[in-house]
Amino acid sequence: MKVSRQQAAANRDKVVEVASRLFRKHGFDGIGLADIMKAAGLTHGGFYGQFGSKDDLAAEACSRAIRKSWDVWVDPSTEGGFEAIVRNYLNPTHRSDRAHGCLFAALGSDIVRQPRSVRHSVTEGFRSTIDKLLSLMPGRSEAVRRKRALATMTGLVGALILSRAVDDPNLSDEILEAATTAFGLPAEKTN
Amino acid sequence: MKVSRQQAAANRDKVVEVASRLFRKHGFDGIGLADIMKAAGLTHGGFYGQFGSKDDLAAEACSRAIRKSWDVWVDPSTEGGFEAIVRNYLNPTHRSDRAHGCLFAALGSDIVRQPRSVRHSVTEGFRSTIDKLLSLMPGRSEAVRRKRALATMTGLVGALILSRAVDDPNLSDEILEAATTAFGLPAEKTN
DNA sequence: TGTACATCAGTGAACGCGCGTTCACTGATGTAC
DNA sequence: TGTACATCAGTGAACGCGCGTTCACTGATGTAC
Repeated sequence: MKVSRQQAAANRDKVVEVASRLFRKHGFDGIGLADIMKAAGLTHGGFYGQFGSKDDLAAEACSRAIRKSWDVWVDPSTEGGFEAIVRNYLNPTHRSDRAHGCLFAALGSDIVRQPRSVRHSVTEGFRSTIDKLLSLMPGRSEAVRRKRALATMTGLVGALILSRAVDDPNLSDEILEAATTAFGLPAEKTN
Repeated sequence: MKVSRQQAAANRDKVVEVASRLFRKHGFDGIGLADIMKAAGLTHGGFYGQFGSKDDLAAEACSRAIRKSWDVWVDPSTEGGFEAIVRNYLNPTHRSDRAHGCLFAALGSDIVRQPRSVRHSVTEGFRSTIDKLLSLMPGRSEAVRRKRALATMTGLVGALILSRAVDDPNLSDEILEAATTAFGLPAEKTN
């Protein structure tokens, strides 16, 4: 049942992609290797031919999730810079689609308990996210823009996490609206 | 090995208290009932005499954690209102003490994956936290103060989560400082 | 107040399941000639 | 270009461990008289 190297590389990539979605949806402990491999169209026995451990996969999956999800909630073709970012992020669509959304919001409070490799990969992803956000930020000096990018990111992540945690849809909407307003944006009908 | 009703009630309470710490420290899936019971000075066999399931304990532990931790990072004797809250919350001490800190920051992104009972208990705790925060908030109308309380809470939680997630102490400090500044407070040496 | 007995909080062993990991095997790929 | 063989991606069964949950049992508590 050997497969071409090209196919093997594609399979490996598929596993990482699937894992990046399933980890965000179910949490690191909420999904098993067998289910991840099955979702990638493979059997779980072959996992250790491609990865060293579940943790190694998690580190790669986090890195990928951070890289790819940027394009989801910060559509590069959308004009509007800062305002567009906030509105795309603090959005019911993003709230209800953990699997494709921001990793920091999906797994944020779990990162600190993950092994070194995962924390490091997330940290590097955070750095590059801040760098990208910084470049879209208003502000005189780079230091100011960086500070604003950091504060923006923390505000966005906190609001999305809490809007998901809460079991009352009205309170959840209220959280998103309050956060949007706090960024200086009018509380438009964002739906 | 029966024990007086008073002692039994004290034991039960101890289990909830210990669980509220261990869940915050290790996550819902990162700590087992046997370890929780042992930390409370009991054996795990007796657990189901006092609780219906691990999830039931989690719901009670969350409720307790939210109720008690308010006093830790919002010392009622401290004057200064809003500023004191922000500084106490966005503090290296709070960052490094998950076990006694804010539950929303310790377990935030996991709440959405928990059973109904846990989510509900957390939601009620969030409501009462917002109500308390609201009363300490500057602002004309109650609606404005409530909106500000919500935005403050999301900003604080997001900043603390990310400052913990990141594996670089400098970046972690930078996050706390940027968030503090964003609340309109000068970036004092808070250590 | 004292005695006899039922209650029931807590003990410790066991069960069963899921999950990360290992392993012998398969058979198509890719290389050596 | 064709053939023979070594490689190795993927399969499927099995292992071992931890954990939530159950259960028969213990013996101090608390109640009935």
